Amino acid sequence: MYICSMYSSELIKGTLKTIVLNLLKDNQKMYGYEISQKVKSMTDDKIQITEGALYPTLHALEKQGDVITEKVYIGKRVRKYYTLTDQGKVTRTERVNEFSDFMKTMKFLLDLDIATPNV
Amino acid sequence: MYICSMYSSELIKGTLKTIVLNLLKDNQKMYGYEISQKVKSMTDDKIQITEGALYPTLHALEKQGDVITEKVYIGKRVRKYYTLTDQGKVTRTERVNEFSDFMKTMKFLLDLDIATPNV
DNA sequence: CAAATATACATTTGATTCTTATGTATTCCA
DNA sequence: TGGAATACATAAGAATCAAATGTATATTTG
Repeated sequence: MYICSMYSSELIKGTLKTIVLNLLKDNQKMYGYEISQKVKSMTDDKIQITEGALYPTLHALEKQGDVITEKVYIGKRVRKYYTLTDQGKVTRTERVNEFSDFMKTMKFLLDLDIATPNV
Repeated sequence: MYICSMYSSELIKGTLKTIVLNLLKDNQKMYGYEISQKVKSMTDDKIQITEGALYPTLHALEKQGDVITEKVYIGKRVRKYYTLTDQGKVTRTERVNEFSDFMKTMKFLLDLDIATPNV
């Protein structure tokens, strides 16, 4: 699987955990490959998560207690399902809010906003 | 100068060049310290660019031909002014458009958008 | 007027996060 | 039956940033 994003890779940096956490909130239980395909289809191939980025991210989320895993065998092939913990739900909200706020700041900084009237 | 951003540092990654290029477009000619202060004040201290990030970024922009520099002495103290080249203006537009598009994609991905009616 | 703070440049080290590449194995389909 | 898709994983290297450190001048304030 050879993957590359249409965006300068730098932009994606720092948003991967947020994306994963948010998908897990909406879909309750997902496995790695499913997450990568979901992001790809939802963004019209604009964001394509590499495996080298995704799996370490998932492992990190598990290590820090934001997700728990469950192995399921489909025939002889294993799938590792990820589910948000209560802590993960909190982290998700924090991350999404932070990103949302960051976008507002950047919009202003890059003149992408129409001036809002004061008072 | 001790600096830290209120955002997870990862989020800023990849946006620094865009921010600098855009400021130079609006202000024509700026020096490093001025840029860091401008970003700080424009974002209500939310984004504070560290020197260890800013100066290498400015040097990189110069190396790749997006800015030219000019040294000015204020008394005995030197200031290095940065100005966008024609190429830098193109780069700025590309970067800002790319970021703008990325924000739209992320907004959709993070459910920050109200569903738009089809047709 | 001395000390602290602000101005102004710069580099080095280390952390983090990603891409690229590689590895293993199963399943499906043409 | 052989390539593509599914499904996991890790290692090496690149890029970008924060933190720390260094040098020096100018201004402010007690």
